[in-house]
Amino acid sequence: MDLLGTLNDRQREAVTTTDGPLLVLAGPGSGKTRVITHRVAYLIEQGVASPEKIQAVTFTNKAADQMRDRIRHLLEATPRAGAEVWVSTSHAFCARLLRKEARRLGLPQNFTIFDEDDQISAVKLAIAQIGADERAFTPRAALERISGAKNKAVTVGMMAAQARDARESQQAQIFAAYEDRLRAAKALDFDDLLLRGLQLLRDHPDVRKAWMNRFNYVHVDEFQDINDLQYQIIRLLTGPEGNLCIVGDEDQSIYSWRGAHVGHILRFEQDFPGARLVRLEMNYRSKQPILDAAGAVVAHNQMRIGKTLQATRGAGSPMRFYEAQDAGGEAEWVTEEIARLMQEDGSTHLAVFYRTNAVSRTFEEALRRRGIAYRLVGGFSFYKRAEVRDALAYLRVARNPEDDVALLRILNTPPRGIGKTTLDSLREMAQERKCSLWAATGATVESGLGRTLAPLREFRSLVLSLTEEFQVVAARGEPSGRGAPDTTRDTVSPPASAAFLEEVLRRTGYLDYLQQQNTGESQERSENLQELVNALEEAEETEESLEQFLDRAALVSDADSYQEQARVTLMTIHSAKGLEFDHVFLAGLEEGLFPHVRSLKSPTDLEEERRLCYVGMTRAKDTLTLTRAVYRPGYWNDQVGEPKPSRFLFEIPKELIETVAGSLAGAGEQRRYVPDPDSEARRLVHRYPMHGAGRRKTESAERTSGARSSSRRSAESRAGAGASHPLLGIRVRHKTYGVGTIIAVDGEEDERRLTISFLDHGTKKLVERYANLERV
DNA sequence: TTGCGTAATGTTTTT
DNA sequence: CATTACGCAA
Repeated sequence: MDLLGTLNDRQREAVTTTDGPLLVLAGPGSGKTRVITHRVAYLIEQGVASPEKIQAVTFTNKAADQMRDRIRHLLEATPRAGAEVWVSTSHAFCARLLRKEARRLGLPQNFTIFDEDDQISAVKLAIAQIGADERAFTPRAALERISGAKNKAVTVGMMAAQARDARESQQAQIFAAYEDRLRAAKALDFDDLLLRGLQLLRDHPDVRKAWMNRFNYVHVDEFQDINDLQYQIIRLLTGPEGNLCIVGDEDQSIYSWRGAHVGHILRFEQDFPGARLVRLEMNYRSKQPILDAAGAVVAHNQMRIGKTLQATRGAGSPMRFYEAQDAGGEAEWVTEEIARLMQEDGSTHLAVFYRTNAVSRTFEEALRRRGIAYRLVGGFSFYKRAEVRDALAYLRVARNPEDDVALLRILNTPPRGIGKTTLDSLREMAQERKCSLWAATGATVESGLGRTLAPLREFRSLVLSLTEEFQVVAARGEPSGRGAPDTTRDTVSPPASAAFLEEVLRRTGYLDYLQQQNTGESQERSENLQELVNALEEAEETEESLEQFLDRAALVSDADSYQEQARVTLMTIHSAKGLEFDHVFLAGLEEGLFPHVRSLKSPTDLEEERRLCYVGMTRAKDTLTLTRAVYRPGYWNDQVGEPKPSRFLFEIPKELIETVAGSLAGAGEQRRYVPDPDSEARRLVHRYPMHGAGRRKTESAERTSGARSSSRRSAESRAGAGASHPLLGIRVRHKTYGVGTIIAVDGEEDERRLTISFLDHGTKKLVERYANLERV
């Protein structure tokens, strides 16, 4: 394969500069991953280095997988070569390193890795253990301090020595107790992986030497998001020749809260004298207006090197802005747009980005109502919902009752008289005999001792019969030869595994349990379960077995499981890093949400939010749409005060963004809103009394298109500043713009200007005297 | 053991 | 505000 032919001059320069330190400053969409993959392939193809001598560090597992695939693809002639290159995150790399060298550090060779849940419970235990005032230390905050310390290589002893008051020394004690906990559990947390990895390389020169020689060429992607520990590890791995290639972009540094800082980029040329610098400023991804707007936003930052991106894909349509009354309205509008775009182009890829995971829920609901399949990265997807997981747990137990995790989940769900006491004794027995909970259940029932055994015995026979039945269903495998013609298929019993799930839900009493609760939520849960049954039916139509379905369902819960074939993707901006989509919706552009409340007070944090905005915007290839909701339920309403549009909206030059028809306000326009008097938002009225109590109903495009549940109520009362003005909400016709709604009135008499939201031409500000309007 | 009610508590981003 | 945690009564 011609490795260099497809590259531009700069990229080629980076790829062919094989020896010595190399710094590639690469803007979004400038092909930095391309540079790394091609460089690796080039090194191999030219015989400069053999595959196993090359290492590449990425930020996420997802990125690592992708990079490995691409390298393999570039080296198709020699298929094995790509696989032998070490591509991993620094955490994964350290884990691998530590597994091999555990003995040197006195670590158990089969240590486990604590995830965040484990960490939190360890901290809770630690706090309890030292008898600290439980209110003074929230587990989360304490963990943050611990993690912060570890990332600065601060030890327990150091923290204790540095403590200046009782509180700080208690914090150090918690840290100590936490470390004890981890040691007892033979566990390392995420930070330990790096810390211990660094320790290993730093304190054991022979080990360092071995690994340094192991790799001749080291590559680091997303260098701006590397923290001190990671940087030092990389330095230690780099041999005296300094064959280190780093690729980064200071404008995309969005992990300073995890200890990353741009300083490493700036320092690179000092640490590695003679480093070559290559800048990539050609953008192959986005249309020019998107780049200009993103650039304009980030230009408000003080701390940056600065660059201008040139779009190779040329001009495009300006960005769009839509302001909805509430989060539901925002999601519905976006969903309609998504539906439209998907219909226009059957292969287009779309994404909705937001600052916090909590925002995703509204979008999930809207998309599901509309019947649009989506993929949610991180957060709570459909498959993470309690009832869905319960149902899947039943299937898993039916397949294999030794699956402790699944068994634990359903043991007393729905409640069947197996409580804490019983569970504790089962656990104890399982631990003693080193057997599964299922085995312990069997032994307990057989022993025949104890009076509370009846529920357990019943549970056991239930599971036994389920496992038997599962065998039958699984044996059937694919749909057996259909004797009946297709016309009867609808009326014939549903496919076997779907039917099996339905039966499981019925026999275990799960459905009854939900139904007798008879609340809106239990209703919704039943519906989710029905949806699961449907999914199973569909799976069966594609000849997927129940086993395969279970495996697939398990994979879905993996946060790294972003798949390119998904047409619609929901994710936080953080996880969007490195990805690109044809159409991007950036939602929740509200002061307090994005930028987030917790960063409003610090200029440094604010700049990071701005970079985050930059990252989000530059993911878009063809169109970029920014949206916001005036009212969004959530705590920040209380803290931030009057809902205001995100400052980022004001930082985009007006000519680059146009307001969509039906939007309540224009981009970069700020209005005061009367909160919904009929809703729970009433309390806001006391807090922010509006001038004039008069409110009147206004129409909006959203409403005309049939406002649905979530936005109907609030649509009744939306109004702008000076809500008392009689002209507000009046529908008018304009000669060229068509029908619109008056949403704001400024000035008096002859100078009176009307802001009108037109159905097809967005929001315009017109002088009433000249506009020649006609009342509809 | 269950289930209800109230109280507390957390409210960013991720390996 | 929304979810969770916990304590108490049945």
